[in-house]
Amino acid sequence: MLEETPKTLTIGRLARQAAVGIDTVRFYERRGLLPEPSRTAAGYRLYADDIVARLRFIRRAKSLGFSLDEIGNLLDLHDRGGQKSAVKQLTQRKLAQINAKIADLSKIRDVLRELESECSGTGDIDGCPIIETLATEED
Amino acid sequence: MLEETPKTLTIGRLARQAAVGIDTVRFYERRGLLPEPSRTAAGYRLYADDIVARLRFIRRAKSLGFSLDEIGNLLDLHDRGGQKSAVKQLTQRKLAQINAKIADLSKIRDVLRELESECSGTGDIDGCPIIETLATEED
DNA sequence: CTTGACTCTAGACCTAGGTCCATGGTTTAG
DNA sequence: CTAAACCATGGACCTAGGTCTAGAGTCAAG
Repeated sequence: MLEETPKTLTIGRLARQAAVGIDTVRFYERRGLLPEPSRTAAGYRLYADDIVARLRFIRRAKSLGFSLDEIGNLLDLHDRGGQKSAVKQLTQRKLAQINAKIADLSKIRDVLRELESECSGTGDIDGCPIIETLATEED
Repeated sequence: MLEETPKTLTIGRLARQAAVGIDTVRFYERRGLLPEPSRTAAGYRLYADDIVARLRFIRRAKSLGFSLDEIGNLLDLHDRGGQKSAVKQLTQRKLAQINAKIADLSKIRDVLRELESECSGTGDIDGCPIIETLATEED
């Protein structure tokens, strides 16, 4: 039991397998999202295969709108055997943020739609309701 | 006719009236969103009252999601007597971008909702569906 | 043995939209 | 007259998430 995962990946191969840039791997390491890897005699980083999953996790969480700091929290919880409830909480907080963002954008969309529909689209710019409205409207 | 608008505003008063920072005014000037103002003998910037509306326009357009470059385009159209159709086009393009953004966020929201509902929120993190899904899922 | 691909480091650079700083001149209220 | 408040400039700094560079060492194929 407890056999060590073989470390066979150089940074370039790891980066290719996880579809990120080499610099990004080093950047994540500096940010504390990836553990400091072991090194060859010449100082080359050497990774175990399971780091690929960790990188993919980061990529996926990022695409869901988590910041690197938040991803760091999630990874810490994972590494240090946290509680599911903490993960769920982070997820819910992010969900709330995303809902708020959608609501904001929807309001903006409504305003733009109205401006657009008020603009004839012909003639020169004097009296263009889009320009006028934006220039005169209060806060 | 053709009386000059009196120039009575120093940069600080302009900034207060438009509710932006002094540095922001100078920054917009560098970015070409505000014309170079006349100066007093001592080199102080001196603005006509109508620049307040221009600054408010910038603020409002920004709050609707236009970038400073786009706002620059809008202002150029205004200043050089462009066509309404050009303004309308910019508005429509922005509307499309915002719709796309809302669609993206909605997809993200759906994924997060699903992850959230799959997580019992109790127990330790092993087998947490949020972590697991994010770690294993393909692109 | 040499060439090309790979890796190392520290630190500069990028976008966007500002914000802050140091240093020094100007104006205004009391 | 003097202190507070204002203004000028150029350039550094900030967030977020990387990306790129220079200069040097290493490794694998032919």
